[in-house]
Amino acid sequence: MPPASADALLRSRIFDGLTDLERERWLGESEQVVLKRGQPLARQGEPARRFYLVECGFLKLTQVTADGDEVIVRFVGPGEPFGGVVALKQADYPVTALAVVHQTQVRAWPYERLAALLDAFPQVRLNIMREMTAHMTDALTRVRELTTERVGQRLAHTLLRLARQCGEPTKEGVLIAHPLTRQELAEMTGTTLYTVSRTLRRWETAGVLRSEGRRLIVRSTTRLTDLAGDEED
Amino acid sequence: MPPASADALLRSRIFDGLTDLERERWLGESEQVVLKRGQPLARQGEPARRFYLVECGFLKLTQVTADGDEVIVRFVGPGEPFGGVVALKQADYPVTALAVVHQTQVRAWPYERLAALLDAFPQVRLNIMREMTAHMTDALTRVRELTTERVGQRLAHTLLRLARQCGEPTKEGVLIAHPLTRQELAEMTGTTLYTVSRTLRRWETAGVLRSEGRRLIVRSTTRLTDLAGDEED
DNA sequence: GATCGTCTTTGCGCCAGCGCAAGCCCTGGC
DNA sequence: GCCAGGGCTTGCGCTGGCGCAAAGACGATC
Repeated sequence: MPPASADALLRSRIFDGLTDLERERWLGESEQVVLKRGQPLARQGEPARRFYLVECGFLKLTQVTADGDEVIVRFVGPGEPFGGVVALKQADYPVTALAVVHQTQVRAWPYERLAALLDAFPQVRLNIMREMTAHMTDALTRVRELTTERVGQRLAHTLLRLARQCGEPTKEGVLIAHPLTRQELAEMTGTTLYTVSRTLRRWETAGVLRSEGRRLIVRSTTRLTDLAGDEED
Repeated sequence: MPPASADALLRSRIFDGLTDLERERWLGESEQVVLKRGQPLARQGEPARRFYLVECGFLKLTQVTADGDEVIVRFVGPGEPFGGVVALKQADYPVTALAVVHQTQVRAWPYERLAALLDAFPQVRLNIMREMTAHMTDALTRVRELTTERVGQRLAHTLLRLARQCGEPTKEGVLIAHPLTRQELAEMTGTTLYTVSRTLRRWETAGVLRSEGRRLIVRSTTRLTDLAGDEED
């Protein structure tokens, strides 16, 4: 077991309130899954049979409409759960989960095994619920941003959220830990890839951030926060 | 106890899987609250101490930002719960709940009494969770609509949702059971009251719906569904 | 290291929807 | 029955952001 990645699992907030030994017990009952870039872990509408925890890499959760429009719900990184809906009842996955980096590793618990573990550790069920309500609040925040803010502010908020969720501090600033296309940022912000490109460029020349290929580095979180709040951009 | 309104409580989906006697037992342990139009039941950020079920009337749930922007989360009608977050853990209400019709009646269960009841009837906890995940899906649907649809389509979808959730069949069509201002529809749809006014007017002259004061009647659900799907309006 | 496909940038024209302003219509209070 | 205030409608001008098109940059693959 590679120690670095198992570490993220052991520290997962899903296991809050459990001893190290109890956490090991959970991991002992999990199955390991490795995904290639672009490979689906679960598809929207499928019956939810497994609960997952990301070990390393990233998943992209999307919702697709009947007529093909896609929306990015969020990204799931190391230590974060996917498929919490399984803990409730036999239901369907509400979103599709795709690996966005090569060699994404996840742990899986089949429904029956999870049910037994949750009965033994009821605290974990509460933790899963807590996570789900946090995502609920998140979704409402996005609705609010979409209805009250301009594109620039929304993009700034999106970047700040990404930096908070999966940012790695570097000398130059906060690096967003997974590759992101303009198209993906557009889907997360509710705009087009053209507008994202233009806006990022403006911010890059202003020195707020740096875009190098598909890597983004936020150089000044405070200035980005200003952009997220201000009426102007 | 007025039979008509208690009926909505007894039939509430929150009590799915319980016998009539068990439902009566729950109601027996509730407190009754009566609200005037505009009176708050709970405020965003307050510690969540009580779980509620609407008996008659309607609540409007809103989220307000630091700088005063308001978003309507949803309306809560007879038989529907509010404050499900209490069932999880001692947490804060994520939204503000206001009565939108005069003499709105709700039943309240204080935290301790609810906890005891949920331990006795674990099925109800699952039902509350089910309700919460449904709202989660709802929020994601709104995000998708806001990012991929034009104003006309979003407004049509909003009206269809309202009709489904709290519509009363009449000779002429489906009546939306609570008063709605143009401003409120605008907040739910992510547009301005002007655009709502213009769009509704166009649809009214086309015979799709009728707007009489603050009452809305959807005369043709199928034509409204077309408008929700089509690229044109 | 050449090729191909994917992603990005940017010029340009266009229009959906915004928001002010002004006047109208209800509705509820006295 | 009258008045006041909140909500509704609609004309009008303006602009933020869309989206096509074309050219460039990058990065995987053999």
